Amino acid sequence: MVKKDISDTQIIKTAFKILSINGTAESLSIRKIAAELDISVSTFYWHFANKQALLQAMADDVMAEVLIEPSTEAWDVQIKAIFMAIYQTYLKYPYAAELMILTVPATKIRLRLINQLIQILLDAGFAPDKSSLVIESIDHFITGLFADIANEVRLKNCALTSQDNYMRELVGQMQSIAQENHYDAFLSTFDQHQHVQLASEPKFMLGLDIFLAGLKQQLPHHN
Amino acid sequence: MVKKDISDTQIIKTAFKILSINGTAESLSIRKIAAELDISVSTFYWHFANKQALLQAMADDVMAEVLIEPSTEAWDVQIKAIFMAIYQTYLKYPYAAELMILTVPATKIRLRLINQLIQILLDAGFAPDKSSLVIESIDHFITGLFADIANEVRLKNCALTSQDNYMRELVGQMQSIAQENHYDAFLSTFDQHQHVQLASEPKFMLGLDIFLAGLKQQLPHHN
DNA sequence: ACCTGAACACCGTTCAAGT
DNA sequence: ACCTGAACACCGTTCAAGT
Repeated sequence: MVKKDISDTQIIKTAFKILSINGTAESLSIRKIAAELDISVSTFYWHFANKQALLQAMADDVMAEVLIEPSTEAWDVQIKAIFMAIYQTYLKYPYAAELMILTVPATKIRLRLINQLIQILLDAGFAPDKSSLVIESIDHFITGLFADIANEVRLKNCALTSQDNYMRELVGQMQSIAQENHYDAFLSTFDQHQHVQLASEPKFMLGLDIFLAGLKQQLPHHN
Repeated sequence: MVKKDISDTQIIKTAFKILSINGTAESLSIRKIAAELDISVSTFYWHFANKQALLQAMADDVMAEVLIEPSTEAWDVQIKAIFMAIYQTYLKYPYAAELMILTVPATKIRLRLINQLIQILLDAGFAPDKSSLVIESIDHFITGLFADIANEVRLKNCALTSQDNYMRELVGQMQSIAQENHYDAFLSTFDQHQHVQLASEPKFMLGLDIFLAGLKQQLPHHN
């Protein structure tokens, strides 16, 4: 009927709001956004081509927050700093990793970041193909890590729906199966795995450090 | 009405069939399985508690195919061999990685595998907490890699629906944005990235080797 | 023990129609 | 240029009822 002056930004903002409430990206729906903004579902489609387009815009917004200062440090220090900045942003927005998995880096902001990372490795003397493979590898690692964390957070937080109760039972099952079969190596790490959940920073740092150490070692042989 | 003698195994088999046709896990629905088997949707729920339970069973079936022989080799050779076996299985079933992301390793088969990996690191002299973190890291890496590959395969294969056309456009956008902004480092790796797609084995091996090299280096300082 | 139909509460997307 | 209602073609899950 009347113009409601809904902007793209408003839709994105509402989407983030919904996402931050129940954590996981699958809980975000166009219909919920429409209800929250008190607009018709079809109005959404005037502002965005489809749901994917919205996710792209959201992913871009998240990555825009990653701050990177130019640096003259060694290549591995630079790489580490950038991924730590990405890590910090992912920590702030628990759904960020999921958003990256669901989207494609087809925006200026995200491509600049990738370009920057590859450039650092090129400057360090790595071959082009190797450089991009390495960046992809770290990206896979960090995305996988956060997908895992997001999953675990989902398991802990919501014991509400029957679905999530089922998932909680599964975690209980893990322990009892491990005990029955004497999977002692697994059990020795299980308890702590249950408690140090949110201290994921050492987890991330460790993996990143190991990878960079291995990479450093490879350099003299390949340029 | 009449008994149709539908077994759990039959449902799983049909689910795999549907999954292998259109690749991605989101295309799998209980309603499609029911239609294919010519049973009522509600019949499914007599055989499985819910969709998650089906996915758990499927994930377990996939991992059951990972063959691991006992070995007396060095720890890093053993670890590599196991992850290569996992890699081979994931290659065979393109939806396997997605299945692992969506499920929890709450079964005898999957827990045994994790236990085995941790045990190898414990025997090598790593501390329990570090051992499990390392295994998780590699797991994140491999899962992330395959999620990425699955995504790319999806982009290439299906140019059918409007959704996928939109995604294809995005890939085109990546290139033009990179060109406009002179993201040369990115561009230098883009072309080859487009062609050597399915040769992901070197990609995987490289990442794994780098990680293991870094890990090896850390050992003397930490036990 | 095994299967069904009908219903409930959701989705994303399209499109002719309104102002 | 911006918004709507109604429809289409999907989902997962439940439950009383059938054999």
